Amino acid sequence: MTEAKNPVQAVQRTLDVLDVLRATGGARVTEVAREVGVSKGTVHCHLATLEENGYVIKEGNEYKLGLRFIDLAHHAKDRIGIFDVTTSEVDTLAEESGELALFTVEEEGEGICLYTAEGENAVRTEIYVGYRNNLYHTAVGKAMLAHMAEEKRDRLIAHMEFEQLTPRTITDEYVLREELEAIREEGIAYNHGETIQGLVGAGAPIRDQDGTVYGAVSIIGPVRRMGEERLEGEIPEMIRRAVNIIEINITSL
Amino acid sequence: MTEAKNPVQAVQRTLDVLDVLRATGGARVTEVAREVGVSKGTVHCHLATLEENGYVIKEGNEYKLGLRFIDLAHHAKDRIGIFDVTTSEVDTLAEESGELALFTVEEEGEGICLYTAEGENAVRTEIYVGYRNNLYHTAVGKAMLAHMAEEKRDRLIAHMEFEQLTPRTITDEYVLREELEAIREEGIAYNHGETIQGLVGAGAPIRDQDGTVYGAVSIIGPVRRMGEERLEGEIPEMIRRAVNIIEINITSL
DNA sequence: CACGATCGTTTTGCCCTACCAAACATTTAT
DNA sequence: ATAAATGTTTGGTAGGGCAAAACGATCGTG
Repeated sequence: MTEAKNPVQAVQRTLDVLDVLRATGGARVTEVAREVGVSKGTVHCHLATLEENGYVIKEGNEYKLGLRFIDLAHHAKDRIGIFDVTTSEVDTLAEESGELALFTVEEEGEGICLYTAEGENAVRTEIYVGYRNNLYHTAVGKAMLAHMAEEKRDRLIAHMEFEQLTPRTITDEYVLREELEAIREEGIAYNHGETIQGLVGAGAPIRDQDGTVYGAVSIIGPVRRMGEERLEGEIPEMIRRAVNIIEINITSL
Repeated sequence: MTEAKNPVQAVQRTLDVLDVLRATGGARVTEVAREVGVSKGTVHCHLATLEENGYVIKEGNEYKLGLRFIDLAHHAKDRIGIFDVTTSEVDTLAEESGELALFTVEEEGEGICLYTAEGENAVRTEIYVGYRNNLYHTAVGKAMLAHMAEEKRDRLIAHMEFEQLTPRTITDEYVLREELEAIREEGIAYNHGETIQGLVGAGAPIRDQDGTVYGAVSIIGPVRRMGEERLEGEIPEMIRRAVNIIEINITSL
Protein backbone atom coordinates (compact mmCIF):
# COMPACT_ATOMS: atom_id res chain seq x y z
CA MET A 1 0.00 0.00 0.00
CA THR A 2 1.43 3.35 -0.99
CA GLU A 3 1.18 5.79 1.86
CA ALA A 4 -1.14 8.70 1.15
CA LYS A 5 0.42 12.12 1.67
CA ASN A 6 -2.84 13.91 2.34
CA PRO A 7 -5.31 11.27 3.45
CA VAL A 8 -8.92 12.30 3.81
CA GLN A 9 -9.60 11.69 7.46
CA ALA A 10 -13.36 11.35 7.11
CA VAL A 11 -12.91 8.70 4.43
CA GLN A 12 -10.51 6.79 6.63
CA ARG A 13 -13.13 6.94 9.38
CA THR A 14 -15.77 5.48 7.13
CA LEU A 15 -13.48 2.69 6.03
CA ASP A 16 -12.74 1.91 9.67
CA VAL A 17 -16.46 1.81 10.35
CA LEU A 18 -17.01 -0.58 7.47
CA ASP A 19 -14.21 -2.77 8.72
CA VAL A 20 -15.90 -3.07 12.09
CA LEU A 21 -19.13 -4.11 10.38
CA ARG A 22 -17.19 -6.66 8.36
CA ALA A 23 -15.39 -8.08 11.36
CA THR A 24 -18.45 -8.24 13.58
CA GLY A 25 -21.03 -9.14 10.96
CA GLY A 26 -23.21 -6.26 12.10
CA ALA A 27 -22.93 -3.81 14.97
CA ARG A 28 -24.69 -0.94 16.68
CA VAL A 29 -23.66 2.68 16.87
CA THR A 30 -22.16 2.53 20.34
CA GLU A 31 -20.15 -0.60 19.63
CA VAL A 32 -18.75 0.84 16.41
CA ALA A 33 -17.89 4.12 18.14
CA ARG A 34 -15.97 2.31 20.86
CA GLU A 35 -14.16 0.12 18.35
CA VAL A 36 -13.15 2.95 16.02
CA GLY A 37 -12.46 5.39 18.83
CA VAL A 38 -14.75 8.27 17.85
CA SER A 39 -17.92 9.74 19.25
CA LYS A 40 -21.36 8.18 18.79
CA GLY A 41 -22.59 11.18 16.86
CA THR A 42 -19.80 10.92 14.33
CA VAL A 43 -20.41 7.25 13.75
CA HIS A 44 -24.09 7.91 13.31
CA CYS A 45 -23.49 10.46 10.56
CA HIS A 46 -21.12 8.13 8.76
CA LEU A 47 -23.49 5.20 8.93
CA ALA A 48 -26.38 7.35 7.76
CA THR A 49 -24.38 8.49 4.74
CA LEU A 50 -23.37 4.96 3.91
CA GLU A 51 -26.93 3.76 4.33
CA GLU A 52 -28.24 6.43 1.99
CA ASN A 53 -26.01 4.96 -0.67
CA GLY A 54 -26.89 1.33 -0.04
CA TYR A 55 -23.48 0.41 1.34
CA VAL A 56 -24.95 -0.29 4.73
CA ILE A 57 -28.39 -1.37 5.81
CA LYS A 58 -30.07 -0.91 9.12
CA GLU A 59 -31.98 -3.75 10.71
CA GLY A 60 -33.54 -2.43 13.86
CA ASN A 61 -30.63 -0.63 15.45
CA GLU A 62 -28.00 -2.90 14.00
CA TYR A 63 -26.05 -1.78 10.96
CA LYS A 64 -24.77 -4.36 8.48
CA LEU A 65 -22.89 -4.36 5.20
CA GLY A 66 -25.24 -3.72 2.29
CA LEU A 67 -25.55 -5.86 -0.80
CA ARG A 68 -24.17 -3.03 -2.91
CA PHE A 69 -20.73 -4.43 -2.19
CA ILE A 70 -21.64 -7.48 -4.24
CA ASP A 71 -22.08 -5.24 -7.24
CA LEU A 72 -18.72 -3.55 -6.69
CA ALA A 73 -17.06 -6.91 -6.13
CA HIS A 74 -18.28 -8.07 -9.50
CA HIS A 75 -16.79 -5.08 -11.21
CA ALA A 76 -13.53 -5.47 -9.29
CA LYS A 77 -13.34 -9.06 -10.51
CA ASP A 78 -13.75 -7.86 -14.08
CA ARG A 79 -10.17 -6.71 -13.86
CA ILE A 80 -9.08 -10.35 -13.66
CA GLY A 81 -9.30 -11.25 -17.32
CA ILE A 82 -8.50 -14.91 -16.84
CA PHE A 83 -11.28 -15.49 -14.33
CA ASP A 84 -13.78 -17.32 -16.52
CA VAL A 85 -11.09 -19.32 -18.22
CA THR A 86 -9.79 -20.49 -14.88
CA THR A 87 -12.89 -21.45 -12.94
CA SER A 88 -13.86 -24.41 -15.06
CA GLU A 89 -10.39 -25.91 -14.68
CA VAL A 90 -10.50 -25.38 -10.93
CA ASP A 91 -13.81 -27.22 -10.92
CA THR A 92 -12.10 -30.07 -12.73
CA LEU A 93 -9.24 -30.11 -10.24
CA ALA A 94 -11.69 -30.36 -7.37
CA GLU A 95 -13.62 -33.16 -9.00
CA GLU A 96 -10.56 -35.17 -10.02
CA SER A 97 -8.88 -34.88 -6.65
CA GLY A 98 -11.98 -34.91 -4.47
CA GLU A 99 -10.26 -32.17 -2.46
CA LEU A 100 -10.52 -28.39 -2.21
CA ALA A 101 -9.19 -26.50 -5.23
CA LEU A 102 -8.44 -22.77 -5.23
CA PHE A 103 -7.72 -19.92 -7.61
CA THR A 104 -5.77 -17.08 -6.03
CA VAL A 105 -4.27 -13.84 -7.26
CA GLU A 106 -1.86 -11.38 -5.70
CA GLU A 107 -2.64 -7.76 -4.91
CA GLU A 108 -0.52 -5.41 -2.84
CA GLY A 109 1.52 -8.27 -1.49
CA GLU A 110 -1.41 -10.36 -0.35
CA GLY A 111 -2.94 -13.49 -1.79
CA ILE A 112 -6.63 -13.10 -2.52
CA CYS A 113 -8.74 -16.19 -3.11
CA LEU A 114 -11.03 -15.56 -6.08
CA TYR A 115 -12.60 -18.95 -6.62
CA THR A 116 -13.04 -22.16 -4.69
CA ALA A 117 -14.30 -25.54 -5.83
CA GLU A 118 -15.09 -28.33 -3.43
CA GLY A 119 -14.47 -31.94 -4.36
CA GLU A 120 -16.29 -34.82 -2.72
CA ASN A 121 -14.08 -34.91 0.38
CA ALA A 122 -13.05 -31.26 0.48
CA VAL A 123 -11.83 -30.02 3.85
CA ARG A 124 -13.88 -27.34 5.55
CA THR A 125 -11.69 -24.30 5.98
CA GLU A 126 -12.30 -20.65 6.69
CA ILE A 127 -11.18 -19.85 3.17
CA TYR A 128 -13.83 -18.05 1.15
CA VAL A 129 -13.96 -16.04 -2.05
CA GLY A 130 -12.31 -12.76 -1.10
CA TYR A 131 -10.21 -14.32 1.67
CA ARG A 132 -6.82 -12.68 2.05
CA ASN A 133 -3.63 -14.18 3.40
CA ASN A 134 0.11 -13.82 3.34
CA LEU A 135 2.16 -15.19 0.51
CA TYR A 136 5.00 -16.82 2.41
CA HIS A 137 3.09 -19.68 3.99
CA THR A 138 0.78 -20.92 1.24
CA ALA A 139 1.34 -22.97 -1.90
CA VAL A 140 -0.25 -20.40 -4.18
CA GLY A 141 1.59 -17.57 -2.48
CA LYS A 142 4.99 -19.19 -2.86
CA ALA A 143 4.18 -20.21 -6.43
CA MET A 144 3.46 -16.59 -7.35
CA LEU A 145 6.41 -15.23 -5.39
CA ALA A 146 8.76 -17.67 -7.08
CA HIS A 147 7.84 -16.64 -10.59
CA MET A 148 7.14 -12.93 -10.37
CA ALA A 149 9.58 -10.23 -11.50
CA GLU A 150 12.64 -10.20 -9.29
CA GLU A 151 12.38 -6.59 -8.20
CA LYS A 152 8.78 -7.03 -7.17
CA ARG A 153 9.67 -10.18 -5.23
CA ASP A 154 12.46 -8.34 -3.45
CA ARG A 155 10.14 -5.50 -2.55
CA LEU A 156 7.44 -7.82 -1.20
CA ILE A 157 9.88 -9.95 0.79
CA ALA A 158 11.47 -6.84 2.25
CA HIS A 159 8.12 -5.79 3.71
CA MET A 160 7.14 -9.21 5.05
CA GLU A 161 6.50 -9.74 8.72
CA PHE A 162 6.92 -13.43 9.27
CA GLU A 163 4.72 -15.12 11.81
CA GLN A 164 5.19 -18.66 13.06
CA LEU A 165 1.75 -20.12 12.39
CA THR A 166 2.85 -23.74 12.73
CA PRO A 167 6.19 -25.46 13.41
CA ARG A 168 6.66 -25.75 9.65
CA THR A 169 6.06 -22.09 8.78
CA ILE A 170 9.01 -20.41 7.08
CA THR A 171 10.01 -17.36 9.11
CA ASP A 172 13.34 -16.58 7.56
CA GLU A 173 13.90 -14.60 4.39
CA TYR A 174 16.79 -16.74 3.18
CA VAL A 175 15.08 -20.04 3.84
CA LEU A 176 12.15 -18.67 1.85
CA ARG A 177 14.38 -17.57 -1.01
CA GLU A 178 15.96 -21.02 -1.19
CA GLU A 179 12.57 -22.67 -1.34
CA LEU A 180 11.45 -20.26 -4.07
CA GLU A 181 14.48 -21.31 -6.07
CA ALA A 182 13.47 -24.96 -5.71
CA ILE A 183 9.92 -24.05 -6.73
CA ARG A 184 11.18 -22.37 -9.89
CA GLU A 185 13.09 -25.53 -10.77
CA GLU A 186 10.29 -27.97 -10.06
CA GLY A 187 7.42 -25.75 -11.25
CA ILE A 188 5.28 -26.76 -8.27
CA ALA A 189 5.02 -25.11 -4.86
CA TYR A 190 4.06 -27.03 -1.74
CA ASN A 191 2.48 -26.19 1.56
CA HIS A 192 3.65 -28.75 4.11
CA GLY A 193 1.28 -27.71 6.85
CA GLU A 194 2.79 -24.24 7.10
CA THR A 195 -0.53 -22.46 7.48
CA ILE A 196 -2.50 -24.98 9.51
CA GLN A 197 -0.95 -28.08 10.96
CA GLY A 198 -2.06 -31.17 9.10
CA LEU A 199 -3.27 -29.23 6.07
CA VAL A 200 -1.07 -29.64 3.01
CA GLY A 201 -1.30 -28.59 -0.61
CA ALA A 202 0.37 -28.05 -3.94
CA GLY A 203 0.06 -25.18 -6.37
CA ALA A 204 1.44 -23.64 -9.52
CA PRO A 205 1.38 -20.20 -11.11
CA ILE A 206 -0.54 -19.16 -14.19
CA ARG A 207 1.60 -17.16 -16.58
CA ASP A 208 1.39 -15.82 -20.08
CA GLN A 209 4.10 -16.30 -22.69
CA ASP A 210 5.99 -13.29 -21.33
CA GLY A 211 6.18 -14.97 -17.94
CA THR A 212 3.84 -12.46 -16.28
CA VAL A 213 2.15 -14.10 -13.30
CA TYR A 214 -1.64 -13.77 -13.37
CA GLY A 215 -2.39 -15.92 -10.34
CA ALA A 216 -2.08 -19.48 -9.13
CA VAL A 217 -4.18 -22.58 -8.62
CA SER A 218 -3.83 -25.16 -5.88
CA ILE A 219 -5.26 -28.29 -4.36
CA ILE A 220 -5.30 -28.56 -0.59
CA GLY A 221 -6.32 -31.34 1.76
CA PRO A 222 -5.57 -33.17 4.99
CA VAL A 223 -2.18 -34.82 5.27
CA ARG A 224 -3.83 -38.17 6.04
CA ARG A 225 -5.21 -38.30 2.48
CA MET A 226 -2.32 -36.38 0.93
CA GLY A 227 0.76 -38.41 1.79
CA GLU A 228 4.07 -37.75 0.10
CA GLU A 229 3.33 -40.16 -2.70
CA ARG A 230 0.08 -38.46 -3.71
CA LEU A 231 1.10 -34.89 -2.88
CA GLU A 232 4.17 -35.13 -5.08
CA GLY A 233 2.68 -37.50 -7.62
CA GLU A 234 -0.83 -37.33 -9.05
CA ILE A 235 -1.71 -33.97 -7.47
CA PRO A 236 1.06 -31.99 -9.25
CA GLU A 237 0.18 -33.88 -12.40
CA MET A 238 -3.42 -32.64 -12.25
CA ILE A 239 -2.25 -29.10 -11.53
CA ARG A 240 0.24 -29.07 -14.38
CA ARG A 241 -2.45 -30.18 -16.79
CA ALA A 242 -4.93 -27.57 -15.55
CA VAL A 243 -2.37 -24.76 -15.74
CA ASN A 244 -1.44 -25.84 -19.21
CA ILE A 245 -5.01 -25.62 -20.43
CA ILE A 246 -5.55 -22.26 -18.74
CA GLU A 247 -2.36 -20.83 -20.22
CA ILE A 248 -3.33 -21.96 -23.69
CA ASN A 249 -6.69 -20.25 -23.28
CA ILE A 250 -5.05 -17.06 -22.04
CA THR A 251 -3.08 -16.79 -25.25
CA SER A 252 -6.25 -16.69 -27.30
CA LEU A 253 -7.68 -13.82 -25.26
CA MET B 1 -32.91 4.71 1.30
CA THR B 2 -33.50 6.77 4.40
CA GLU B 3 -32.33 10.30 3.89
CA ALA B 4 -29.40 11.24 6.13
CA LYS B 5 -29.90 14.38 8.20
CA ASN B 6 -26.23 15.20 8.51
CA PRO B 7 -24.46 13.44 5.68
CA VAL B 8 -20.69 13.45 5.71
CA GLN B 9 -19.82 15.25 2.51
CA ALA B 10 -16.34 13.79 2.16
CA VAL B 11 -17.76 10.28 2.44
CA GLN B 12 -20.34 11.04 -0.22
CA ARG B 13 -17.51 12.28 -2.43
CA THR B 14 -15.62 9.05 -2.01
CA LEU B 15 -18.69 6.99 -2.81
CA ASP B 16 -19.21 9.07 -5.94
CA VAL B 17 -15.59 8.43 -6.90
CA LEU B 18 -16.03 4.70 -6.41
CA ASP B 19 -19.17 4.78 -8.52
CA VAL B 20 -17.25 6.35 -11.38
CA LEU B 21 -14.64 3.61 -11.13
CA ARG B 22 -17.40 1.02 -11.14
CA ALA B 23 -19.18 2.53 -14.13
CA THR B 24 -16.05 3.07 -16.17
CA GLY B 25 -14.12 -0.02 -15.12
CA GLY B 26 -11.12 2.14 -14.26
CA ALA B 27 -10.40 5.82 -14.72
CA ARG B 28 -7.71 8.44 -14.26
CA VAL B 29 -7.73 11.39 -11.90
CA THR B 30 -8.81 13.99 -14.42
CA GLU B 31 -11.66 11.89 -15.75
CA VAL B 32 -12.98 11.15 -12.27
CA ALA B 33 -12.70 14.82 -11.29
CA ARG B 34 -14.72 15.88 -14.33
CA GLU B 35 -17.33 13.19 -13.72
CA VAL B 36 -17.81 13.89 -10.02
CA GLY B 37 -17.48 17.65 -10.42
CA VAL B 38 -14.64 18.37 -8.00
CA SER B 39 -11.04 19.45 -8.40
CA LYS B 40 -8.24 17.13 -9.43
CA GLY B 41 -6.45 17.62 -6.13
CA THR B 42 -9.46 16.53 -4.14
CA VAL B 43 -9.95 13.41 -6.22
CA HIS B 44 -6.30 12.58 -5.81
CA CYS B 45 -6.51 12.71 -2.01
CA HIS B 46 -9.60 10.53 -1.99
CA LEU B 47 -8.09 7.95 -4.31
CA ALA B 48 -4.88 7.89 -2.30
CA THR B 49 -6.82 7.22 0.88
CA LEU B 50 -8.82 4.48 -0.76
CA GLU B 51 -5.69 2.95 -2.23
CA GLU B 52 -3.98 2.90 1.13
CA ASN B 53 -6.80 0.71 2.36
CA GLY B 54 -6.88 -1.63 -0.61
CA TYR B 55 -10.24 -0.43 -1.90
CA VAL B 56 -8.66 0.94 -5.02
CA ILE B 57 -5.55 -0.06 -6.88
CA LYS B 58 -3.45 1.98 -9.20
CA GLU B 59 -2.21 0.53 -12.47
CA GLY B 60 0.02 3.11 -14.08
CA ASN B 61 -2.11 6.22 -13.73
CA GLU B 62 -5.40 4.40 -13.91
CA TYR B 63 -7.31 3.71 -10.72
CA LYS B 64 -9.52 0.63 -10.47
CA LEU B 65 -11.69 -1.03 -7.86
CA GLY B 66 -9.58 -3.16 -5.54
CA LEU B 67 -10.21 -6.78 -4.72
CA ARG B 68 -10.99 -5.85 -1.13
CA PHE B 69 -14.58 -5.41 -2.23
CA ILE B 70 -14.75 -9.12 -2.84
CA ASP B 71 -14.04 -9.70 0.81
CA LEU B 72 -16.73 -7.24 1.88
CA ALA B 73 -19.18 -8.74 -0.60
CA HIS B 74 -18.68 -12.14 0.99
CA HIS B 75 -19.48 -10.78 4.42
CA ALA B 76 -22.49 -8.90 3.08
CA LYS B 77 -23.77 -12.14 1.61
CA ASP B 78 -23.43 -13.81 4.98
CA ARG B 79 -26.52 -11.92 6.00
CA ILE B 80 -28.53 -13.98 3.53
CA GLY B 81 -28.93 -17.11 5.59
CA ILE B 82 -30.64 -19.10 2.86
CA PHE B 83 -27.88 -18.58 0.33
CA ASP B 84 -26.20 -21.97 0.44
CA VAL B 85 -29.51 -23.78 0.66
CA THR B 86 -30.73 -22.01 -2.45
CA THR B 87 -27.82 -22.19 -4.86
CA SER B 88 -27.93 -25.95 -5.37
CA GLU B 89 -31.61 -25.79 -6.26
CA VAL B 90 -30.98 -22.94 -8.68
CA ASP B 91 -28.31 -25.11 -10.29
CA THR B 92 -30.90 -27.84 -10.67
CA LEU B 93 -33.40 -25.43 -12.21
CA ALA B 94 -30.83 -24.34 -14.78
CA GLU B 95 -29.91 -27.89 -15.65
CA GLU B 96 -33.50 -29.14 -15.89
CA SER B 97 -34.68 -26.24 -18.00
CA GLY B 98 -31.49 -25.63 -19.97
CA GLU B 99 -32.18 -21.94 -19.44
CA LEU B 100 -30.87 -19.22 -17.14
CA ALA B 101 -31.95 -19.55 -13.49
CA LEU B 102 -31.65 -16.78 -10.92
CA PHE B 103 -31.82 -16.21 -7.20
CA THR B 104 -32.74 -12.66 -6.24
CA VAL B 105 -33.42 -10.82 -2.99
CA GLU B 106 -34.87 -7.42 -2.24
CA GLU B 107 -33.05 -4.58 -0.49
CA GLU B 108 -34.22 -1.01 -0.22
CA GLY B 109 -36.83 -1.57 -2.90
CA GLU B 110 -34.46 -3.02 -5.44
CA GLY B 111 -34.02 -6.55 -6.65
CA ILE B 112 -30.45 -7.78 -6.26
CA CYS B 113 -29.33 -10.88 -8.11
CA LEU B 114 -27.28 -13.05 -5.76
CA TYR B 115 -26.77 -16.18 -7.81
CA THR B 116 -27.02 -17.23 -11.41
CA ALA B 117 -26.86 -20.68 -12.98
CA GLU B 118 -26.62 -21.22 -16.69
CA GLY B 119 -28.29 -24.17 -18.36
CA GLU B 120 -27.16 -25.56 -21.68
CA ASN B 121 -28.98 -22.96 -23.78
CA ALA B 122 -28.96 -20.09 -21.32
CA VAL B 123 -29.45 -16.65 -22.83
CA ARG B 124 -26.57 -14.21 -22.53
CA THR B 125 -27.79 -11.22 -20.56
CA GLU B 126 -26.13 -8.39 -18.71
CA ILE B 127 -27.34 -9.90 -15.45
CA TYR B 128 -24.52 -10.71 -13.05
CA VAL B 129 -24.19 -11.49 -9.38
CA GLY B 130 -24.79 -8.15 -7.70
CA TYR B 131 -26.92 -6.81 -10.56
CA ARG B 132 -29.67 -4.50 -9.38
CA ASN B 133 -32.98 -3.80 -11.01
CA ASN B 134 -36.47 -2.55 -10.33
CA LEU B 135 -39.10 -4.83 -8.93
CA TYR B 136 -42.08 -3.94 -11.11
CA HIS B 137 -40.85 -5.37 -14.39
CA THR B 138 -39.29 -8.69 -13.43
CA ALA B 139 -40.71 -12.06 -12.43
CA VAL B 140 -38.71 -12.24 -9.20
CA GLY B 141 -39.54 -8.62 -8.36
CA LYS B 142 -43.27 -9.09 -8.80
CA ALA B 143 -43.14 -12.38 -6.93
CA MET B 144 -41.54 -10.69 -3.92
CA LEU B 145 -43.81 -7.64 -4.13
CA ALA B 146 -46.89 -9.82 -4.24
CA HIS B 147 -46.10 -11.70 -1.07
CA MET B 148 -44.39 -9.17 1.17
CA ALA B 149 -46.08 -7.38 4.07
CA GLU B 150 -48.79 -5.06 2.81
CA GLU B 151 -47.41 -1.89 4.37
CA LYS B 152 -43.98 -2.50 2.92
CA ARG B 153 -45.50 -3.15 -0.51
CA ASP B 154 -47.49 0.08 -0.29
CA ARG B 155 -44.40 2.01 0.66
CA LEU B 156 -42.31 0.58 -2.16
CA ILE B 157 -45.02 1.08 -4.77
CA ALA B 158 -45.54 4.66 -3.59
CA HIS B 159 -41.90 5.44 -4.36
CA MET B 160 -41.78 3.70 -7.73
CA GLU B 161 -40.91 5.60 -10.85
CA PHE B 162 -42.28 3.52 -13.69
CA GLU B 163 -40.36 3.45 -16.91
CA GLN B 164 -41.64 1.97 -20.15
CA LEU B 165 -38.83 -0.43 -21.02
CA THR B 166 -40.84 -2.42 -23.56
CA PRO B 167 -44.44 -2.24 -24.83
CA ARG B 168 -45.36 -4.82 -22.20
CA THR B 169 -43.87 -3.03 -19.19
CA ILE B 170 -46.40 -2.20 -16.50
CA THR B 171 -46.31 1.54 -15.85
CA ASP B 172 -49.45 1.95 -13.80
CA GLU B 173 -49.77 1.33 -10.10
CA TYR B 174 -53.24 -0.15 -10.33
CA VAL B 175 -52.45 -2.48 -13.20
CA LEU B 176 -49.47 -3.64 -11.13
CA ARG B 177 -51.62 -4.19 -8.04
CA GLU B 178 -54.08 -6.27 -10.03
CA GLU B 179 -51.28 -8.43 -11.40
CA LEU B 180 -49.86 -8.88 -7.90
CA GLU B 181 -53.27 -10.11 -6.80
CA ALA B 182 -53.25 -12.68 -9.61
CA ILE B 183 -49.70 -13.70 -8.63
CA ARG B 184 -50.80 -14.31 -5.05
CA GLU B 185 -53.57 -16.58 -6.31
CA GLU B 186 -51.48 -18.55 -8.77
CA GLY B 187 -48.26 -18.59 -6.73
CA ILE B 188 -46.16 -17.87 -9.82
CA ALA B 189 -45.11 -14.50 -11.26
CA TYR B 190 -44.41 -14.02 -14.97
CA ASN B 191 -42.31 -11.68 -17.00
CA HIS B 192 -43.88 -11.42 -20.44
CA GLY B 193 -41.04 -9.52 -22.04
CA GLU B 194 -41.49 -6.54 -19.75
CA THR B 195 -37.79 -5.95 -19.22
CA ILE B 196 -36.40 -6.88 -22.61
CA GLN B 197 -38.57 -7.63 -25.58
CA GLY B 198 -38.53 -11.32 -26.39
CA LEU B 199 -37.16 -12.32 -22.99
CA VAL B 200 -39.71 -14.05 -20.77
CA GLY B 201 -39.57 -15.81 -17.43
CA ALA B 202 -41.37 -17.19 -14.43
CA GLY B 203 -40.54 -16.91 -10.76
CA ALA B 204 -41.77 -17.57 -7.24
CA PRO B 205 -40.93 -16.28 -3.78
CA ILE B 206 -39.14 -18.12 -1.03
CA ARG B 207 -40.88 -17.76 2.30
CA ASP B 208 -40.66 -19.21 5.76
CA GLN B 209 -43.67 -20.56 7.66
CA ASP B 210 -44.51 -17.05 8.89
CA GLY B 211 -44.81 -15.90 5.30
CA THR B 212 -41.71 -13.69 5.47
CA VAL B 213 -40.23 -13.28 2.00
CA TYR B 214 -36.54 -14.14 1.84
CA GLY B 215 -36.09 -13.81 -1.91
CA ALA B 216 -37.23 -15.39 -5.15
CA VAL B 217 -36.03 -17.75 -7.82
CA SER B 218 -36.77 -17.61 -11.52
CA ILE B 219 -36.09 -19.16 -14.90
CA ILE B 220 -35.75 -16.84 -17.86
CA GLY B 221 -35.28 -17.48 -21.55
CA PRO B 222 -36.16 -16.38 -25.07
CA VAL B 223 -39.84 -16.44 -26.01
CA ARG B 224 -39.07 -18.68 -28.99
CA ARG B 225 -38.17 -21.52 -26.62
CA MET B 226 -40.56 -20.44 -23.87
CA GLY B 227 -43.96 -20.44 -25.51
CA GLU B 228 -47.14 -20.24 -23.46
CA GLU B 229 -47.38 -23.98 -23.07
CA ARG B 230 -43.92 -24.35 -21.55
CA LEU B 231 -43.84 -21.03 -19.69
CA GLU B 232 -47.07 -21.83 -17.88
CA GLY B 233 -46.54 -25.60 -17.75
CA GLU B 234 -43.31 -27.35 -16.96
CA ILE B 235 -41.38 -24.22 -15.98
CA PRO B 236 -43.67 -23.29 -13.07
CA GLU B 237 -43.67 -26.95 -12.07
CA MET B 238 -39.88 -26.94 -11.76
CA ILE B 239 -39.95 -23.70 -9.80
CA ARG B 240 -42.61 -24.91 -7.41
CA ARG B 241 -40.59 -28.01 -6.68
CA ALA B 242 -37.39 -26.05 -6.12
CA VAL B 243 -39.08 -23.52 -3.84
CA ASN B 244 -40.63 -26.35 -1.90
CA ILE B 245 -37.28 -27.98 -1.23
CA ILE B 246 -35.67 -24.66 -0.29
CA GLU B 247 -38.48 -23.78 2.10
CA ILE B 248 -38.21 -27.16 3.81
CA ASN B 249 -34.49 -26.60 4.27
CA ILE B 250 -35.07 -23.12 5.67
CA THR B 251 -37.20 -24.56 8.45
CA SER B 252 -34.34 -26.71 9.64
CA LEU B 253 -31.92 -23.78 9.87
C1' DC C 1 15.22 14.00 -29.79
C1' DA C 2 13.36 18.26 -28.30
C1' DC C 3 9.54 20.76 -27.14
C1' DG C 4 4.92 21.77 -25.87
C1' DA C 5 0.84 20.09 -24.02
C1' DT C 6 -1.43 17.40 -20.82
C1' DC C 7 -1.91 15.12 -16.74
C1' DG C 8 -0.62 13.75 -11.86
C1' DT C 9 0.95 15.47 -7.52
C1' DT C 10 1.90 18.68 -3.96
C1' DT C 11 1.39 23.08 -1.66
C1' DT C 12 -1.12 27.00 0.29
C1' DG C 13 -4.70 29.34 2.47
C1' DC C 14 -9.40 29.93 3.34
C1' DC C 15 -13.92 28.54 4.31
C1' DC C 16 -16.50 24.90 5.51
C1' DT C 17 -17.58 20.99 7.78
C1' DA C 18 -16.43 16.90 10.45
C1' DC C 19 -16.04 16.26 14.98
C1' DC C 20 -17.11 16.26 20.02
C1' DA C 21 -19.90 17.22 23.82
C1' DA C 22 -24.21 17.68 25.47
C1' DA C 23 -29.11 17.77 25.11
C1' DC C 24 -32.96 15.30 23.64
C1' DA C 25 -35.58 11.17 22.13
C1' DT C 26 -36.15 6.43 22.10
C1' DT C 27 -35.56 1.89 23.52
C1' DT C 28 -34.39 -1.68 26.79
C1' DA C 29 -34.08 -3.72 31.23
C1' DT C 30 -35.48 -4.47 35.72
C1' DA D 1 -43.12 2.16 36.02
C1' DT D 2 -38.83 3.84 36.34
C1' DA D 3 -34.09 3.97 35.42
C1' DA D 4 -30.34 3.04 32.63
C1' DA D 5 -28.52 2.70 28.26
C1' DT D 6 -28.65 3.65 23.50
C1' DG D 7 -29.88 6.30 19.26
C1' DT D 8 -30.39 10.85 17.25
C1' DT D 9 -30.00 15.72 16.85
C1' DT D 10 -27.97 20.28 17.81
C1' DG D 11 -24.52 23.91 18.21
C1' DG D 12 -19.94 25.63 18.50
C1' DT D 13 -15.28 25.17 17.28
C1' DA D 14 -11.05 23.77 15.50
C1' DG D 15 -9.23 21.02 12.28
C1' DG D 16 -9.39 19.58 7.66
C1' DG D 17 -11.47 19.23 3.01
C1' DC D 18 -11.58 21.87 -0.90
C1' DA D 19 -10.17 24.77 -5.08
C1' DA D 20 -6.58 27.13 -7.29
C1' DA D 21 -2.12 27.30 -8.61
C1' DA D 22 2.56 25.86 -8.74
C1' DC D 23 5.42 22.09 -9.61
C1' DG D 24 6.84 17.75 -11.63
C1' DA D 25 6.25 13.84 -14.60
C1' DT D 26 4.61 11.91 -18.78
C1' DC D 27 2.88 11.69 -23.32
C1' DG D 28 2.54 12.88 -27.97
C1' DT D 29 4.28 15.05 -32.01
C1' DG D 30 6.95 17.21 -35.49
